[in-house]
Amino acid sequence: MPLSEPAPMKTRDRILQTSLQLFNEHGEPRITTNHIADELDISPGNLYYHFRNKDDIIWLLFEQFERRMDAALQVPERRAPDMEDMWLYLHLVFETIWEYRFFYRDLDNLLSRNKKLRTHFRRIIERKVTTAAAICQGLVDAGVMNATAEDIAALARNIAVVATYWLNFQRIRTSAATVNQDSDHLALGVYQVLSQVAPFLRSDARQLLHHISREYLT
Amino acid sequence: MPLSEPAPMKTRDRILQTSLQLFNEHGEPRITTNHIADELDISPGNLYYHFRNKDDIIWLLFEQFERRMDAALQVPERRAPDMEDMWLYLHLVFETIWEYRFFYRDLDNLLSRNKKLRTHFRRIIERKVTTAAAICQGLVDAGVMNATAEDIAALARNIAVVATYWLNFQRIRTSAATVNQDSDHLALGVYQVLSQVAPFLRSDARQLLHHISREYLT
DNA sequence: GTCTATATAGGGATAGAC
DNA sequence: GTCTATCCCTATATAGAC
Repeated sequence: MPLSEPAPMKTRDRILQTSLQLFNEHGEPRITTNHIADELDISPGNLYYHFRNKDDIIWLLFEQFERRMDAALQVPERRAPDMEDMWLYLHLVFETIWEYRFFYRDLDNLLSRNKKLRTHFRRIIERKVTTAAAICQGLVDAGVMNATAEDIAALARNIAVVATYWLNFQRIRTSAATVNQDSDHLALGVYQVLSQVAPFLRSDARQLLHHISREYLT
Repeated sequence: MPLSEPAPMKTRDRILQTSLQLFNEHGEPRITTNHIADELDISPGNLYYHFRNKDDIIWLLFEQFERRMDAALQVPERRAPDMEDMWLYLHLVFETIWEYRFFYRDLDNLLSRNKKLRTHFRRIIERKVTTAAAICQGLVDAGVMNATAEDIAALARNIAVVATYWLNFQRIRTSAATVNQDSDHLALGVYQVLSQVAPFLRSDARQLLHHISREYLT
């Protein structure tokens, strides 16, 4: 294989890539297998040579997403994270959601017609909640945060809700055109999540967070 | 018309009622006009005598929902609400969402195929945000709450996100069977929203909120 | 107002040639 | 691996009789 040209992408991978792009842009329910084939200038028959059915494509995209999200939710273990760690960490989570945002747009539909998807997605949600709780507990142990166990439990659930649905929320509020300026929306989501944590922080940590927000927002 | 028997419901109203019930239970995309007609033991043709199309049914249900939600979002003007007011107020919002929950399950789908729906729903969301901000500002003015304008802005957005998506979130987490114990889920949603406000409250108001939560949860 | 019958359209998926 | 042709099914919606 000549090194001068990059190897052309295999059809199977092109189908996955294009499906993801179309799903994200228009929503999965409105993209048919024919649309995908059209966009790629291949025949529907060819598409079905590579994939059993539409759900098969969706499942493979989900596996990509799951690997990415599992990696993103990896907690840095060595030490209690500082505010900047938290910001970057959350931003990674939001980026992952953004890249596979079509799952979030039609969650109910997708999960109710595919049991395996449902089980796996639920695991991701639970992991969001427990990871958020673990980080908060770490901050408490490090003396940076002041919260009871009950506070942390409720806070972790709310963090997960906002992290999960922020992009949907913004999508409703802003016109479709505006939504496509990615980075702003992600940063604002990170800000929203961290502003839930802020009131529990010790004064100096809260100041630092305030400072970081100003830096990263616009 | 004899008073001894209640007037039988008009077919048109029965269609609306049954549609709402089926949409809520199974999700709007999976309920066809034929399903609705079947459930009512009428013919599809009859259904189309009463409604131009499926979107027409959905729009009329939305109008009901909008009236209910507009009423629920009415702020009690006379005085700064106490914690129990807040609890009951929020519970009313959650009850309204619960009764028309199918809209929330497939929001993206519904809003992107119907512009009028999109405009009106967006108005409701904006109203949620501004109402939440107004109430918080009222609490600050009354000396019950301690928060900057920036705090309130972020808090109001987060309140709206949790109020909007809490039921969806719980639906993913718990098995379908569990979800149908209405009241628990609503109360927990109210709790989640108010726990966002709690850390900004003066100590005595926070205690009161804590107390009320214990009373209403389970 | 209600029914039966049917038109229309589109999406998912397969068969078989190349 | 890829294409063409086609089948099947389901959903929306209408026509016309009663």
